Amino acid sequence: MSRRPPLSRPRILEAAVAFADEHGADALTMRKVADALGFRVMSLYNHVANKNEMLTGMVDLVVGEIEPPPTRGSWQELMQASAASAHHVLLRHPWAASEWSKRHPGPNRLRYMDDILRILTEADLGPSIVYRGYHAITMHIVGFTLQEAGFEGEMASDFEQMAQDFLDQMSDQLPYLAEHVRGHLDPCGHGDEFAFVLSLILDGLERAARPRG
Amino acid sequence: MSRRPPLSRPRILEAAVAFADEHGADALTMRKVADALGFRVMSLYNHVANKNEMLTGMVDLVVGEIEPPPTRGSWQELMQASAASAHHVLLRHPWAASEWSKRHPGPNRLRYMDDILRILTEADLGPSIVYRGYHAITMHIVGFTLQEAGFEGEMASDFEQMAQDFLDQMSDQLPYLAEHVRGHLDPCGHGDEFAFVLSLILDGLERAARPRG
DNA sequence: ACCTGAACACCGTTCAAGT
DNA sequence: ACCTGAACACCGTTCAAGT
Repeated sequence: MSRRPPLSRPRILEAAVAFADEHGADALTMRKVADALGFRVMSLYNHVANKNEMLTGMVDLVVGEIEPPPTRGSWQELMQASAASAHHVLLRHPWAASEWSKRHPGPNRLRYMDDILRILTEADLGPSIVYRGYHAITMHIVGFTLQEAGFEGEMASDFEQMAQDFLDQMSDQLPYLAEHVRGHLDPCGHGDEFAFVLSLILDGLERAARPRG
Repeated sequence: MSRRPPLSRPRILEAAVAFADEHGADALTMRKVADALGFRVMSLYNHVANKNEMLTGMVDLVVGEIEPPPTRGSWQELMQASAASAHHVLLRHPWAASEWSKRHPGPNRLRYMDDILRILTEADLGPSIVYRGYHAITMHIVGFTLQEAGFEGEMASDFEQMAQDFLDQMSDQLPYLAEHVRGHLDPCGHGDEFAFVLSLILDGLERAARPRG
């Protein structure tokens, strides 16, 4: 707990990410970040333009944690591996999926985008499938994690209680939803849903590019 | 422009949605909503618990605009129609996709969830595919629109300029990304990407449920 | 060059007072 | 029952002053 190593942009972003990880993005405040570092608010502005730019930097820092894709394997394997790493990173930083789509890409994200596009291009799927596939895949990675994070953030411990109340009151009016909620309460899981849905997309792209694959 | 019809919860939510549509969710303020209605801030609190609860109500109001699924057609057709309506609604309210995943479902959203699950259940895909398919589909609808909204919000008019600058500076370091950006600049579009990716998911679900379909 | 105190315009929300 | 003024604790950010 050594207080006051010197202030710097990386140290600020690091502390801000840690704070958001623990307390959520809504609670993130310039003053709180400064407190966590042992400085006063205004000191931050010597290294960061403003809160918005700080958040952009935070997202790019998080993107930097994603493992680069492996060098060997089928294009689906490369993509699954890269997506799994991105998924893990975004689950570690539950606020980041929501910010991802709101901000300009920084250097790490540009690098990441290029990696994904390289895999697709070298898979020889044709320019149109590469173009659309890229959007489908990034949408899945961010969108799916966003849904998971929102789900866990909101509910977590009291989900079971809420679900029970819902089942008691609404089962007859919304029977299909009731059945789905029972699925969520089922302790034996449904396997890796993230990878499952991604495989639907990847297989679909492969089939669209090479109908007689 | 008749000022001051009486205040009420629906009128507040309506005004708040209109304000967020025009100025974005970040600019939304209790004081601004009150101003737009011709009242003072504190009057709002007689009809809404607080800003958070107001936002939850706003999302549910928007979900209420989604058309119920048609009554006839293949399950894929029903799903495509329902998803297209949801997509249009979320594009009309670009802030809503981002809030969707952060808030508890209200009555309209519970109804909507039940509709989606009914389509899947009656398609006879089996409980496991229904469960996972539901998550895949809602993830697509919200996630894809979120990406579109973020894209248009951030850039819009100056996107072409930014893209040109990027191409001039970075083409050699990030060649695959550069090619993708050229695709975005291409005036002849790439068709309905939203429906294309959804069809990948729907076909994949069908195939997973009935391998010899 | 980096840190900071004081100040400004703005938040969401509470409470007590009006009608 | 519904509206509101004053007040509180908190924001992000500017500016001028310190070292």
